[in-house]
Amino acid sequence: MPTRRRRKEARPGEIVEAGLAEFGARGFAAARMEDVARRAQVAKGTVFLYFPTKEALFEAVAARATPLQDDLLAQIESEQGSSLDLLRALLSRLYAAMARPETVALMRIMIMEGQRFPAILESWHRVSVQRAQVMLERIVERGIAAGEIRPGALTALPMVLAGPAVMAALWRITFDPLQPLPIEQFRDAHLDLVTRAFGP
Amino acid sequence: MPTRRRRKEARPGEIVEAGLAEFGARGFAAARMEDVARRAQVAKGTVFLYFPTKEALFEAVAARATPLQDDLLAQIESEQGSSLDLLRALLSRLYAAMARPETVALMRIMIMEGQRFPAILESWHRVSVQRAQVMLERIVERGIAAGEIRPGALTALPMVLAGPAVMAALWRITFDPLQPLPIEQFRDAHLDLVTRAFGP
DNA sequence: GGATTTAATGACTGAGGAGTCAGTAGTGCC
DNA sequence: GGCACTACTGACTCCTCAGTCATTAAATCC
Repeated sequence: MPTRRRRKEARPGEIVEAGLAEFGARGFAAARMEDVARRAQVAKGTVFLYFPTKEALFEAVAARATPLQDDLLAQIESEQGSSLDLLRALLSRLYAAMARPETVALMRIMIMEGQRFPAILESWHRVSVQRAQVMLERIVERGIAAGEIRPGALTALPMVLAGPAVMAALWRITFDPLQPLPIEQFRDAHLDLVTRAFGP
Repeated sequence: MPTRRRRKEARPGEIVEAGLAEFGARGFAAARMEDVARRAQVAKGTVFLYFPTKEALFEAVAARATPLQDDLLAQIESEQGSSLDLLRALLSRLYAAMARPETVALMRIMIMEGQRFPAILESWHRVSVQRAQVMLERIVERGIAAGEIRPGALTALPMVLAGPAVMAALWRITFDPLQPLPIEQFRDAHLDLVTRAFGP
Protein backbone atom coordinates (compact mmCIF):
# COMPACT_ATOMS: atom_id res chain seq x y z
CA MET A 1 0.00 0.00 0.00
CA PRO A 2 1.19 3.51 -0.79
CA THR A 3 2.64 5.70 1.96
CA ARG A 4 0.36 8.40 3.28
CA ARG A 5 0.69 11.94 1.97
CA ARG A 6 -0.26 15.30 3.44
CA ARG A 7 -2.54 17.08 0.98
CA LYS A 8 -4.54 19.57 2.98
CA GLU A 9 -5.82 21.44 -0.08
CA ALA A 10 -6.96 18.47 -2.13
CA ARG A 11 -8.73 16.51 0.63
CA PRO A 12 -12.00 18.43 1.05
CA GLY A 13 -12.80 18.24 -2.65
CA GLU A 14 -11.97 14.55 -2.83
CA ILE A 15 -14.04 13.80 0.25
CA VAL A 16 -17.05 15.70 -1.08
CA GLU A 17 -16.69 13.82 -4.36
CA ALA A 18 -16.68 10.50 -2.48
CA GLY A 19 -19.62 11.67 -0.38
CA LEU A 20 -21.60 12.49 -3.51
CA ALA A 21 -21.07 8.95 -4.78
CA GLU A 22 -21.92 7.26 -1.46
CA PHE A 23 -24.90 9.43 -0.53
CA GLY A 24 -26.16 9.21 -4.11
CA ALA A 25 -25.95 5.43 -4.12
CA ARG A 26 -27.27 4.68 -0.62
CA GLY A 27 -28.99 7.78 0.74
CA PHE A 28 -28.00 9.72 3.84
CA ALA A 29 -28.94 7.19 6.53
CA ALA A 30 -27.51 4.10 4.83
CA ALA A 31 -24.25 5.71 3.68
CA ARG A 32 -21.29 4.88 5.95
CA MET A 33 -18.59 7.42 6.74
CA GLU A 34 -15.99 4.66 6.58
CA ASP A 35 -17.02 3.93 2.99
CA VAL A 36 -16.77 7.61 2.12
CA ALA A 37 -13.28 7.61 3.62
CA ARG A 38 -12.19 4.52 1.70
CA ARG A 39 -13.52 5.94 -1.55
CA ALA A 40 -11.59 9.17 -0.90
CA GLN A 41 -8.50 7.02 -0.10
CA VAL A 42 -8.24 8.36 3.39
CA ALA A 43 -8.79 7.07 6.95
CA LYS A 44 -12.11 7.60 8.67
CA GLY A 45 -10.67 10.13 11.09
CA THR A 46 -9.46 12.30 8.23
CA VAL A 47 -12.99 12.85 7.01
CA PHE A 48 -13.89 14.27 10.43
CA LEU A 49 -10.85 16.52 10.26
CA TYR A 50 -12.49 18.43 7.43
CA PHE A 51 -16.19 17.94 8.17
CA PRO A 52 -17.28 17.91 11.82
CA THR A 53 -20.31 15.64 11.29
CA LYS A 54 -21.90 13.39 8.68
CA GLU A 55 -24.56 16.02 8.25
CA ALA A 56 -21.97 18.72 7.54
CA LEU A 57 -20.45 16.58 4.81
CA PHE A 58 -23.89 15.94 3.43
CA GLU A 59 -24.61 19.65 3.25
CA ALA A 60 -21.34 20.26 1.42
CA VAL A 61 -22.30 17.55 -1.05
CA ALA A 62 -25.78 18.97 -1.55
CA ALA A 63 -24.34 22.43 -2.13
CA ARG A 64 -22.77 21.04 -5.30
CA ALA A 65 -26.01 21.77 -7.19
CA THR A 66 -24.73 23.57 -10.24
CA PRO A 67 -26.91 26.34 -11.56
CA LEU A 68 -28.54 25.93 -14.93
CA GLN A 69 -26.72 28.31 -17.24
CA ASP A 70 -29.06 31.16 -17.94
CA ASP A 71 -27.12 32.80 -20.74
CA LEU A 72 -30.02 31.74 -22.94
CA LEU A 73 -32.11 34.28 -21.08
CA ALA A 74 -30.36 37.19 -22.78
CA GLN A 75 -30.95 35.61 -26.13
CA ILE A 76 -34.61 35.15 -25.29
CA GLU A 77 -35.00 38.76 -24.16
CA SER A 78 -33.51 40.00 -27.42
CA GLU A 79 -35.25 38.89 -30.56
CA GLN A 80 -32.90 36.19 -31.81
CA GLY A 81 -34.43 33.02 -33.17
CA SER A 82 -37.97 31.69 -33.39
CA SER A 83 -39.74 30.45 -30.27
CA LEU A 84 -39.36 26.93 -31.52
CA ASP A 85 -35.61 27.34 -31.93
CA LEU A 86 -35.26 28.76 -28.43
CA LEU A 87 -37.37 25.99 -26.99
CA ARG A 88 -35.24 23.40 -28.74
CA ALA A 89 -32.07 25.04 -27.44
CA LEU A 90 -33.38 25.10 -23.86
CA LEU A 91 -34.55 21.50 -23.93
CA SER A 92 -31.29 20.31 -25.47
CA ARG A 93 -29.51 21.99 -22.62
CA LEU A 94 -31.67 20.20 -20.09
CA TYR A 95 -30.83 16.86 -21.66
CA ALA A 96 -27.14 17.69 -21.68
CA ALA A 97 -27.21 18.58 -17.96
CA MET A 98 -29.09 15.41 -17.25
CA ALA A 99 -26.49 13.27 -18.97
CA ARG A 100 -23.82 14.24 -16.42
CA PRO A 101 -23.42 11.58 -13.73
CA GLU A 102 -23.03 14.29 -11.09
CA THR A 103 -26.47 15.64 -11.96
CA VAL A 104 -27.94 12.15 -11.70
CA ALA A 105 -26.41 11.60 -8.25
CA LEU A 106 -27.58 15.01 -7.04
CA MET A 107 -31.07 14.37 -8.30
CA ARG A 108 -31.21 11.07 -6.45
CA ILE A 109 -30.05 12.81 -3.28
CA MET A 110 -32.61 15.56 -3.69
CA ILE A 111 -35.48 13.11 -4.08
CA MET A 112 -34.30 10.78 -1.33
CA GLU A 113 -33.42 13.36 1.31
CA GLY A 114 -35.47 16.40 0.36
CA GLN A 115 -38.00 15.77 3.13
CA ARG A 116 -35.33 15.50 5.82
CA PHE A 117 -33.24 18.39 4.48
CA PRO A 118 -35.61 20.92 2.90
CA ALA A 119 -32.69 23.27 2.24
CA ILE A 120 -31.58 20.99 -0.60
CA LEU A 121 -34.94 21.25 -2.29
CA GLU A 122 -35.01 24.98 -1.82
CA SER A 123 -31.59 25.59 -3.35
CA TRP A 124 -32.17 23.25 -6.29
CA HIS A 125 -35.53 24.88 -6.87
CA ARG A 126 -34.09 28.38 -6.80
CA VAL A 127 -31.01 27.56 -8.82
CA SER A 128 -32.34 25.23 -11.51
CA VAL A 129 -36.07 24.73 -11.54
CA GLN A 130 -37.15 28.34 -11.24
CA ARG A 131 -34.70 29.48 -13.90
CA ALA A 132 -35.91 26.89 -16.35
CA GLN A 133 -39.50 27.86 -15.58
CA VAL A 134 -38.81 31.54 -16.18
CA MET A 135 -37.10 30.82 -19.47
CA LEU A 136 -39.96 28.63 -20.65
CA GLU A 137 -42.47 31.29 -19.71
CA ARG A 138 -40.56 34.03 -21.53
CA ILE A 139 -40.22 31.93 -24.66
CA VAL A 140 -43.92 31.12 -24.71
CA GLU A 141 -44.90 34.75 -24.00
CA ARG A 142 -42.71 35.94 -26.82
CA GLY A 143 -44.11 33.28 -29.14
CA ILE A 144 -47.64 34.39 -28.39
CA ALA A 145 -46.75 38.05 -28.88
CA ALA A 146 -45.11 37.20 -32.21
CA GLY A 147 -48.16 35.22 -33.31
CA GLU A 148 -46.10 32.03 -33.52
CA ILE A 149 -47.94 30.32 -30.67
CA ARG A 150 -51.64 30.15 -30.01
CA PRO A 151 -52.53 30.71 -26.32
CA GLY A 152 -54.37 27.99 -24.39
CA ALA A 153 -54.21 25.69 -21.35
CA LEU A 154 -50.66 24.69 -22.27
CA THR A 155 -49.29 28.23 -22.54
CA ALA A 156 -50.77 29.04 -19.13
CA LEU A 157 -48.42 26.42 -17.62
CA PRO A 158 -45.38 26.11 -19.90
CA MET A 159 -43.47 23.96 -17.36
CA VAL A 160 -45.44 21.05 -18.79
CA LEU A 161 -43.17 21.30 -21.82
CA ALA A 162 -40.21 20.13 -19.72
CA GLY A 163 -42.10 17.03 -18.60
CA PRO A 164 -40.47 14.45 -20.86
CA ALA A 165 -36.98 15.65 -19.90
CA VAL A 166 -37.85 15.16 -16.23
CA MET A 167 -39.21 11.74 -17.02
CA ALA A 168 -35.96 10.83 -18.77
CA ALA A 169 -33.94 11.96 -15.77
CA LEU A 170 -36.10 9.94 -13.39
CA TRP A 171 -35.93 6.92 -15.68
CA ARG A 172 -32.16 7.00 -15.53
CA ILE A 173 -32.17 6.67 -11.75
CA THR A 174 -34.81 3.94 -11.69
CA PHE A 175 -35.62 1.67 -14.63
CA ASP A 176 -32.51 2.16 -16.71
CA PRO A 177 -30.96 -1.17 -15.67
CA LEU A 178 -34.19 -2.93 -16.67
CA GLN A 179 -34.89 -1.03 -19.86
CA PRO A 180 -32.18 1.41 -20.90
CA LEU A 181 -33.50 4.67 -22.25
CA PRO A 182 -32.17 5.63 -25.71
CA ILE A 183 -31.43 9.14 -24.66
CA GLU A 184 -30.81 10.82 -28.02
CA GLN A 185 -33.84 9.17 -29.51
CA PHE A 186 -35.86 10.25 -26.50
CA ARG A 187 -34.69 13.84 -26.84
CA ASP A 188 -35.54 13.81 -30.54
CA ALA A 189 -39.01 12.49 -29.79
CA HIS A 190 -39.46 15.25 -27.21
CA LEU A 191 -38.36 17.92 -29.66
CA ASP A 192 -40.68 16.39 -32.24
CA LEU A 193 -43.56 16.64 -29.77
CA VAL A 194 -42.86 20.31 -29.14
CA THR A 195 -42.47 20.94 -32.85
CA ARG A 196 -45.78 19.28 -33.65
CA ALA A 197 -47.49 21.29 -30.91
CA PHE A 198 -46.10 24.70 -31.90
CA GLY A 199 -45.05 24.23 -35.50
CA PRO A 200 -47.00 25.42 -38.54
CA MET B 1 -54.79 3.80 27.44
CA PRO B 2 -57.03 1.14 25.91
CA THR B 3 -56.60 -2.49 26.91
CA ARG B 4 -54.83 -4.70 24.45
CA ARG B 5 -56.83 -6.88 22.09
CA ARG B 6 -56.05 -10.07 20.21
CA ARG B 7 -56.68 -9.45 16.51
CA LYS B 8 -54.55 -11.93 14.65
CA GLU B 9 -56.29 -11.34 11.31
CA ALA B 10 -56.23 -7.56 11.30
CA ARG B 11 -52.60 -7.05 12.42
CA PRO B 12 -50.62 -7.85 9.26
CA GLY B 13 -52.62 -5.43 7.14
CA GLU B 14 -52.37 -2.66 9.73
CA ILE B 15 -48.64 -3.20 10.13
CA VAL B 16 -48.03 -3.09 6.38
CA GLU B 17 -50.09 0.11 6.21
CA ALA B 18 -47.96 1.65 8.96
CA GLY B 19 -44.82 0.41 7.22
CA LEU B 20 -45.86 2.08 3.99
CA ALA B 21 -46.21 5.39 5.80
CA GLU B 22 -42.90 5.11 7.68
CA PHE B 23 -40.79 3.75 4.80
CA GLY B 24 -42.38 6.26 2.44
CA ALA B 25 -41.57 9.17 4.73
CA ARG B 26 -38.06 8.17 5.85
CA GLY B 27 -36.75 5.47 3.53
CA PHE B 28 -35.74 1.95 4.51
CA ALA B 29 -32.61 2.70 6.54
CA ALA B 30 -33.96 5.67 8.49
CA ALA B 31 -37.36 4.15 9.31
CA ARG B 32 -37.57 2.70 12.84
CA MET B 33 -39.45 -0.50 13.59
CA GLU B 34 -40.61 1.02 16.86
CA ASP B 35 -42.26 3.86 14.94
CA VAL B 36 -43.95 1.39 12.64
CA ALA B 37 -45.25 -0.43 15.72
CA ARG B 38 -46.53 2.76 17.33
CA ARG B 39 -48.28 3.80 14.15
CA ALA B 40 -49.93 0.36 13.94
CA GLN B 41 -50.90 0.72 17.64
CA VAL B 42 -48.97 -2.34 18.63
CA ALA B 43 -45.80 -3.14 20.60
CA LYS B 44 -42.50 -3.54 18.81
CA GLY B 45 -42.39 -7.28 19.46
CA THR B 46 -45.75 -7.77 17.76
CA VAL B 47 -44.37 -6.50 14.47
CA PHE B 48 -41.71 -9.23 14.59
CA LEU B 49 -44.43 -11.77 15.33
CA TYR B 50 -45.81 -11.23 11.85
CA PHE B 51 -42.68 -10.21 9.91
CA PRO B 52 -39.40 -11.89 10.84
CA THR B 53 -37.18 -8.96 9.81
CA LYS B 54 -37.38 -5.31 8.82
CA GLU B 55 -36.55 -6.38 5.30
CA ALA B 56 -39.47 -8.84 5.22
CA LEU B 57 -41.86 -6.08 6.24
CA PHE B 58 -40.36 -3.84 3.60
CA GLU B 59 -40.96 -6.45 0.92
CA ALA B 60 -44.56 -6.82 2.00
CA VAL B 61 -44.96 -3.04 1.74
CA ALA B 62 -43.34 -2.88 -1.68
CA ALA B 63 -45.61 -5.67 -2.94
CA ARG B 64 -48.49 -3.23 -2.53
CA ALA B 65 -47.82 -1.83 -6.01
CA THR B 66 -51.27 -1.82 -7.54
CA PRO B 67 -51.46 -2.64 -11.22
CA LEU B 68 -52.55 0.03 -13.64
CA GLN B 69 -56.00 -1.00 -14.83
CA ASP B 70 -55.64 -2.20 -18.37
CA ASP B 71 -59.31 -2.44 -19.26
CA LEU B 72 -58.59 0.41 -21.64
CA LEU B 73 -56.57 -2.07 -23.67
CA ALA B 74 -59.69 -3.86 -24.88
CA GLN B 75 -61.18 -0.55 -25.94
CA ILE B 76 -58.00 0.29 -27.79
CA GLU B 77 -57.90 -3.06 -29.57
CA SER B 78 -61.45 -2.58 -30.77
CA GLU B 79 -62.17 0.53 -32.76
CA GLN B 80 -63.90 2.72 -30.21
CA GLY B 81 -62.96 6.38 -30.10
CA SER B 82 -60.35 8.45 -31.88
CA SER B 83 -56.68 8.12 -30.96
CA LEU B 84 -56.85 11.48 -29.29
CA ASP B 85 -59.79 10.41 -27.14
CA LEU B 86 -58.01 7.21 -26.08
CA LEU B 87 -54.85 9.14 -25.31
CA ARG B 88 -56.81 11.58 -23.20
CA ALA B 89 -58.50 8.71 -21.34
CA LEU B 90 -55.18 6.99 -20.63
CA LEU B 91 -53.48 10.16 -19.42
CA SER B 92 -56.43 11.10 -17.22
CA ARG B 93 -56.15 7.69 -15.64
CA LEU B 94 -52.45 8.24 -14.94
CA TYR B 95 -53.22 11.52 -13.20
CA ALA B 96 -55.98 9.89 -11.16
CA ALA B 97 -53.63 7.11 -10.00
CA MET B 98 -51.01 9.68 -9.13
CA ALA B 99 -53.40 11.61 -6.93
CA ARG B 100 -53.74 8.66 -4.50
CA PRO B 101 -51.46 9.11 -1.46
CA GLU B 102 -50.61 5.41 -1.53
CA THR B 103 -49.23 5.78 -5.04
CA VAL B 104 -47.15 8.75 -3.96
CA ALA B 105 -45.67 6.82 -1.02
CA LEU B 106 -44.94 3.80 -3.19
CA MET B 107 -43.27 5.95 -5.80
CA ARG B 108 -41.05 7.52 -3.18
CA ILE B 109 -40.09 4.07 -1.92
CA MET B 110 -39.38 2.85 -5.43
CA ILE B 111 -37.06 5.75 -6.18
CA MET B 112 -35.34 5.71 -2.80
CA GLU B 113 -34.81 1.98 -2.44
CA GLY B 114 -34.88 0.68 -6.00
CA GLN B 115 -31.10 0.30 -6.12
CA ARG B 116 -30.96 -1.73 -2.91
CA PHE B 117 -34.06 -3.80 -3.71
CA PRO B 118 -34.22 -4.25 -7.49
CA ALA B 119 -37.26 -6.50 -7.11
CA ILE B 120 -39.36 -3.41 -6.37
CA LEU B 121 -38.32 -1.77 -9.60
CA GLU B 122 -38.94 -4.92 -11.54
CA SER B 123 -42.45 -5.44 -10.23
CA TRP B 124 -43.45 -1.81 -10.66
CA HIS B 125 -42.00 -1.86 -14.16
CA ARG B 126 -43.88 -5.01 -15.13
CA VAL B 127 -47.13 -4.06 -13.48
CA SER B 128 -47.47 -0.37 -14.30
CA VAL B 129 -44.82 1.04 -16.59
CA GLN B 130 -44.84 -1.65 -19.22
CA ARG B 131 -48.63 -1.70 -19.42
CA ALA B 132 -48.80 2.04 -19.90
CA GLN B 133 -46.10 1.79 -22.55
CA VAL B 134 -47.93 -0.93 -24.45
CA MET B 135 -51.15 1.05 -24.38
CA LEU B 136 -49.46 4.18 -25.64
CA GLU B 137 -47.81 2.23 -28.43
CA ARG B 138 -51.07 0.63 -29.50
CA ILE B 139 -52.91 3.94 -29.54
CA VAL B 140 -50.22 5.58 -31.63
CA GLU B 141 -50.01 2.61 -34.02
CA ARG B 142 -53.74 2.69 -34.50
CA GLY B 143 -53.70 6.44 -35.01
CA ILE B 144 -51.07 6.11 -37.71
CA ALA B 145 -52.98 3.29 -39.42
CA ALA B 146 -56.15 5.38 -39.36
CA GLY B 147 -54.31 8.36 -40.81
CA GLU B 148 -55.00 10.44 -37.70
CA ILE B 149 -51.36 10.64 -36.67
CA ARG B 150 -48.34 11.38 -38.81
CA PRO B 151 -45.36 9.10 -38.03
CA GLY B 152 -42.08 10.63 -36.87
CA ALA B 153 -39.50 10.65 -34.09
CA LEU B 154 -42.27 11.00 -31.51
CA THR B 155 -44.31 8.05 -32.68
CA ALA B 156 -41.18 5.88 -32.58
CA LEU B 157 -41.05 6.44 -28.80
CA PRO B 158 -44.57 7.16 -27.60
CA MET B 159 -43.60 6.90 -23.92
CA VAL B 160 -42.46 10.51 -24.25
CA LEU B 161 -46.14 11.42 -24.24
CA ALA B 162 -46.41 10.38 -20.59
CA GLY B 163 -43.53 12.66 -19.60
CA PRO B 164 -45.50 15.51 -18.08
CA ALA B 165 -47.54 13.11 -15.92
CA VAL B 166 -44.31 11.65 -14.56
CA MET B 167 -43.02 15.14 -13.91
CA ALA B 168 -46.19 15.97 -11.99
CA ALA B 169 -45.81 12.84 -9.85
CA LEU B 170 -42.18 13.67 -9.10
CA TRP B 171 -43.06 17.26 -8.32
CA ARG B 172 -45.55 16.12 -5.70
CA ILE B 173 -42.84 14.27 -3.80
CA THR B 174 -40.30 17.06 -4.04
CA PHE B 175 -41.15 20.71 -4.68
CA ASP B 176 -44.82 20.67 -3.78
CA PRO B 177 -44.26 22.29 -0.35
CA LEU B 178 -42.27 25.08 -2.04
CA GLN B 179 -44.48 25.58 -5.07
CA PRO B 180 -47.70 23.56 -5.06
CA LEU B 181 -48.59 22.12 -8.43
CA PRO B 182 -52.12 22.98 -9.64
CA ILE B 183 -52.83 19.43 -10.64
CA GLU B 184 -56.01 19.86 -12.72
CA GLN B 185 -54.52 22.80 -14.54
CA PHE B 186 -51.38 20.77 -15.15
CA ARG B 187 -53.35 17.84 -16.54
CA ASP B 188 -55.31 20.18 -18.79
CA ALA B 189 -52.09 21.70 -20.09
CA HIS B 190 -50.74 18.22 -20.77
CA LEU B 191 -53.88 17.21 -22.65
CA ASP B 192 -53.67 20.49 -24.56
CA LEU B 193 -50.08 19.65 -25.54
CA VAL B 194 -51.10 16.24 -26.85
CA THR B 195 -54.07 17.73 -28.66
CA ARG B 196 -51.93 20.37 -30.35
CA ALA B 197 -49.43 17.70 -31.39
CA PHE B 198 -51.96 15.23 -32.82
CA GLY B 199 -55.01 17.36 -33.49
CA PRO B 200 -56.11 18.62 -36.91
C1' DG C 1 20.60 15.76 10.78
C1' DG C 2 17.61 17.13 14.56
C1' DA C 3 13.63 19.79 16.21
C1' DT C 4 9.01 21.38 15.41
C1' DT C 5 4.60 21.50 13.46
C1' DT C 6 0.50 19.44 12.06
C1' DA C 7 -1.90 16.20 8.59
C1' DA C 8 -3.25 11.74 8.92
C1' DT C 9 -4.36 7.35 11.24
C1' DG C 10 -7.33 3.68 13.28
C1' DA C 11 -8.45 1.47 17.78
C1' DC C 12 -11.76 2.88 20.88
C1' DT C 13 -16.31 4.75 23.06
C1' DG C 14 -21.12 5.59 23.34
C1' DA C 15 -25.63 5.79 21.32
C1' DG C 16 -29.22 3.96 18.87
C1' DG C 17 -31.85 0.54 16.91
C1' DA C 18 -32.88 -4.50 15.11
C1' DG C 19 -34.22 -8.55 16.90
C1' DT C 20 -35.25 -11.76 21.37
C1' DC C 21 -37.85 -13.99 24.84
C1' DA C 22 -39.62 -14.59 29.54
C1' DG C 23 -43.60 -12.90 31.23
C1' DT C 24 -48.65 -11.02 30.83
C1' DA C 25 -53.28 -11.17 29.70
C1' DG C 26 -57.19 -11.90 26.31
C1' DT C 27 -60.14 -15.72 24.70
C1' DG C 28 -62.46 -20.03 24.51
C1' DC C 29 -63.55 -24.47 26.54
C1' DC C 30 -64.83 -27.53 30.34
C1' DG D 1 -64.64 -20.40 38.08
C1' DG D 2 -60.60 -22.75 36.56
C1' DC D 3 -57.56 -24.25 32.84
C1' DA D 4 -55.21 -24.21 28.36
C1' DC D 5 -53.71 -21.80 24.64
C1' DT D 6 -51.54 -18.20 22.38
C1' DA D 7 -51.51 -13.15 20.92
C1' DC D 8 -49.19 -9.65 22.73
C1' DT D 9 -45.75 -6.94 25.47
C1' DG D 10 -41.41 -4.33 26.40
C1' DA D 11 -37.02 -4.68 28.92
C1' DC D 12 -32.95 -6.64 27.38
C1' DT D 13 -28.92 -8.10 24.29
C1' DC D 14 -25.89 -7.41 20.75
C1' DC D 15 -24.11 -5.18 16.84
C1' DT D 16 -23.26 -1.38 13.82
C1' DC D 17 -21.66 3.01 13.09
C1' DA D 18 -20.84 8.24 14.13
C1' DG D 19 -17.59 10.63 16.29
C1' DT D 20 -12.95 10.87 19.43
C1' DC D 21 -8.18 11.22 20.40
C1' DA D 22 -3.57 9.39 21.54
C1' DT D 23 -0.17 8.12 18.40
C1' DT D 24 2.42 8.22 13.96
C1' DA D 25 4.87 10.22 10.42
C1' DA D 26 5.20 13.77 6.49
C1' DA D 27 6.88 18.27 5.68
C1' DT D 28 9.46 22.36 6.96
C1' DC D 29 12.81 25.07 9.25
C1' DC D 30 17.27 25.72 11.33
